[in-house]
Order: sequence, then structure tokens, then C-alpha cells
Amino acid sequence: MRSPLHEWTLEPQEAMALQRRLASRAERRDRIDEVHHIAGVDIGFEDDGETTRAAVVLLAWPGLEVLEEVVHREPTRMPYIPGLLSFREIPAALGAFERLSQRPDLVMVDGQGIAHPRRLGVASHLGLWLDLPTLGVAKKRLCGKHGEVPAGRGEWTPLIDRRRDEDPEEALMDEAGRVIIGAMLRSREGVKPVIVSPGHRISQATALEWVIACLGRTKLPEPTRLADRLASRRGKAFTSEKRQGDISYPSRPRHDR
DNA sequence: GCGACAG
DNA sequence: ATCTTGTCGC
Repeated sequence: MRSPLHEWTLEPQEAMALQRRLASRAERRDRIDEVHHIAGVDIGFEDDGETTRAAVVLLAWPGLEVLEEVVHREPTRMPYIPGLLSFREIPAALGAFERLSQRPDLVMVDGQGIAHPRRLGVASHLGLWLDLPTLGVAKKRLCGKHGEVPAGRGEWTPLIDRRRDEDPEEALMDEAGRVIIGAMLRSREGVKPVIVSPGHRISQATALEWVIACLGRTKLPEPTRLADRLASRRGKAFTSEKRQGDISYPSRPRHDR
């Protein structure tokens, strides 16, 4: 997948064309080895968006202890355009992964996997570049429809979309020819559901299983929650470079997100 | 033509 | 995403 021809600064039209080509290579079937390490990824911005800050947290499975964390900063290359998010966030994410001492067996990304108009959300795109199993955990919907989401923790409802650039071999379709692109998961009672969708080398069912397995008492699963905190300016004063081992964080009263 | 629109 | 204080509830 790694190709020097893949420019990260592209015109919207070119970026969309590239997404269509890459989407056909994103696998929706499980191709995961034994999971011992799970990584959480999230991106933040500084200086009015001039700088992109990528955070990666490596956790042990089972146990979810934090083994390593990396924060990487670099100049932002593209503006935010709905549907083209990966081109803006992935370069920095790759920089952070290069500094990680070991490759995880599964990566959880803040954003969509295939729950995307062209079936290539940031989680899918990143998975192709890293050639690792990835899944997306998003807080908001990009496309697709769904019914009411059950109230109980761990319950979910499928996120359905009309058929678009689908690969009949991999797509999960219903009798009406529509596609299941993700799941609206109630990760916590009384809180808006998160959207879980496969990124690369993982199925919808397995993606959901892993997210549920990594759920704590908060809305976001541990990998994404920790990466989110690290990438957010909340951790700014404490995330100068890279740290390892057991780390204690200053706990501030927060309620959501 | 009129909304919707990840982070 | 980011800018921001207090406030409500487990």
C-alpha cells in the first residue's frame, strides 16, 4: 500500500478518486492474529489548525494497561472537508506510529471506518497504510440511517446506507440491497451512542466485539478515550514527548467527551 | 434545488 | 477540531 505516489495534499476531486480506488482494497473480513496489543489513535490541532498533533496509546490485552504513548506534531496539510478527513489526519498519525516501539495487533481510530460515502473513512485508510487491522469509533454520523438505539449498555442498532461503491464480495447487504456500514452502539447508558465500523482486515461483528470488550465506564472505549485525552489540549502540559510504563494522570472533573 | 456534513 | 465557566449527577 505504501506508495510515494500517494500525495496527501490533493484537490477534492483527486482525493475522492483515490478513495474510490483504495476502498476496493480495504478488507471487511477478519484477518487478525492473536491480539496482545491494542492501539488507540486520535488527532488534535494547535495554532488555529496550523499544526496537527497525533496521539497514539498502546495498551496491553487483556488488562488494558497503558504500555506506551506517543505524541507527534507536524504542519497541517489540508483543510477539513467532510468525507476527506483522512487526508488531513493520517500524515501525522503515521509519524506517531513510526515512533511507536512495536506494532499493535489492532488499532482503534477516532472517526469512521467504512461508514463513509465512499467506504473509506480515516480508520480504513489508515489501516491500508499500516497494513494492520483497524476499526473506527466515531462520535457523530457522517452518512447512513438507523432506527432507535436500545438503551442498555452494549446494545446496538445497525447503521444502514444505500448501496454505493460496494464490493459484492465484502459488503454486508440486506434483502433491500442496502448496506450495513456500521453499528450505533450504546457504550454507556444515558449517553449518545458511538458509531462502530470496520476499518481494514476486520468484520463488523468483530469490530463491535472488540469495542465492547474495551469499554470502561465511559462513552469511549479505553484505547480511543486515552488517545483522545492525549491528543486533546487537556493533556498539553503533560505530553511533551513520549512516556512509558505506569503513568498517573492529573484527574480533572469532566463529564462527557 | 435543498439539506447533511467524521474531526 | 477549537475557544471556554460553571454546574449537575453518579
